[in-house]
Amino acid sequence: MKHVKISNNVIRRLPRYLRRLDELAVAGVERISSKELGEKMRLTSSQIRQDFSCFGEFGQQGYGYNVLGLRAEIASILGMDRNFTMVVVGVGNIGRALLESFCFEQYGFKLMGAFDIRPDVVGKTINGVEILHADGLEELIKAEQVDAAVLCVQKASAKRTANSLLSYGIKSIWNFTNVELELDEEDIVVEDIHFSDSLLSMSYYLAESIDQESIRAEKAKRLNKKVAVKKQQ
Amino acid sequence: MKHVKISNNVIRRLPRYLRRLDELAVAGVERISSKELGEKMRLTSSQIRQDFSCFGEFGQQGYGYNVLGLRAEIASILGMDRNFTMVVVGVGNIGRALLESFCFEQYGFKLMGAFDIRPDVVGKTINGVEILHADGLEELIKAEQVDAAVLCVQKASAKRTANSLLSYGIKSIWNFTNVELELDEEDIVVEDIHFSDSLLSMSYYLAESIDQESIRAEKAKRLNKKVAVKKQQ
DNA sequence: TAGATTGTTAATCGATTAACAATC
DNA sequence: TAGATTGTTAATCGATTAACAATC
Repeated sequence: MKHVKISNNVIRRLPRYLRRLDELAVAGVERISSKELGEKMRLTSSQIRQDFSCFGEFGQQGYGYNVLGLRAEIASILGMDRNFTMVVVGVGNIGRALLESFCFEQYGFKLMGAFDIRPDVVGKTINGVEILHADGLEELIKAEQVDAAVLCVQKASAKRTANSLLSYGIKSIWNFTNVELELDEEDIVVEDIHFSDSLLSMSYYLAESIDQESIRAEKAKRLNKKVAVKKQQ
Repeated sequence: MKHVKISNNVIRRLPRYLRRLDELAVAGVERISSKELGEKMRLTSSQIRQDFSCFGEFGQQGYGYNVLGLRAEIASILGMDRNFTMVVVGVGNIGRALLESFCFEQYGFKLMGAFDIRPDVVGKTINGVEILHADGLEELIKAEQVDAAVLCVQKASAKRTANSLLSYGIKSIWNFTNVELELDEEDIVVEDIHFSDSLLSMSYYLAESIDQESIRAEKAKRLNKKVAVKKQQ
């Protein structure tokens, strides 16, 4: 597969396609055209065909795409069949929530362990996973060549912990700490989940939506007045 | 303020600017140029000046930007001073984690209540917030004109709950359910936090990074062989 | 075969970067 | 004043959309 550099925008759409195709599969749909899929996802059919064509030819003229086949291709592109391994580092509120309800396996990640340093947490078991002391992180990561870490420690120790993880050989960090990690290493993959950034973007659009609504209301009011005046005449 | 339509890319960068300016303020930095800020954030100075100029003239030639002043402008653009109100709907693992550790007030959102329907959850108090029965949602939202809801219910009830919230007058949904809501209403603001999408994007880049690493290793190996052969000659 | 729909090339649109006059 | 740095216009780059020949 000759990979010209794929744009980030395309990559970010792939998981959405996957989700949609899963829904279609559950609903028993066997094939779908780029036109139909585009209507469902509010994308143009052109964009969908362009996106897929970055990776190969998954469709068939006059027919469209086979739902299960396409789903499998995308899953493979995303690396879901690579048996990546992962550890959870920091079992506070968010770490615990992920352990309790996030299905790592479903996305191709095998959970190898969860770690913390607080005595009231270490030793407990959550959803079948025993919380170990972080002293054991280095050994596990090196022994099992763990690929990725979910970073859920407190802000204050985020950068330090991240750098330790790198030095143990972790290749990728899923970062829930709301800290910009700024790591020295070049080829480390960091994926941030910044709750606050998401909320603030929403806040902007909410403010805009309210402003536009009141502009509309204002216009309608003035229009009504005019109508009223006309009626009086 | 004459708002030409601001692109989504710009909006998504604003919270990052805010975070960075907060860090600078804490570090006691008073002024910063677009050049310096750009280096810190890995953006071009051009882009930074373009971004800000969408909203007004916040800098001063020959000087740069005042950190606190710029911070305040961005906070205001994001609507952080609008006293938005919010409810948490669904207090499972993720809802609880947010109640326990997410600082809504810091981002300008006032938490008006948390709701669930499960008898083992309703009546409990988390971080000073009493969990109420969802039967009370309609009354509270209408009485207090609540602006936004954090949607943390289970997948199966996500769409139904979202539609109820809309019918009660909610204007915005922060969606943690990992379901594409597809609401009928036009002017509702939805902001998704899709953990799985984020993880799968990371998975793609991790796979790519591993592949590239092994290509590099392969090349180095072949090079070494050549060198060894030369040395033998 | 006729109709449908792909994969791909070309055209358009929008976002980023570069350049520079204005000015603090 | 001289140096620095903005805000903005123009140039470039990249992403999306449109069009269409290929083909199932």
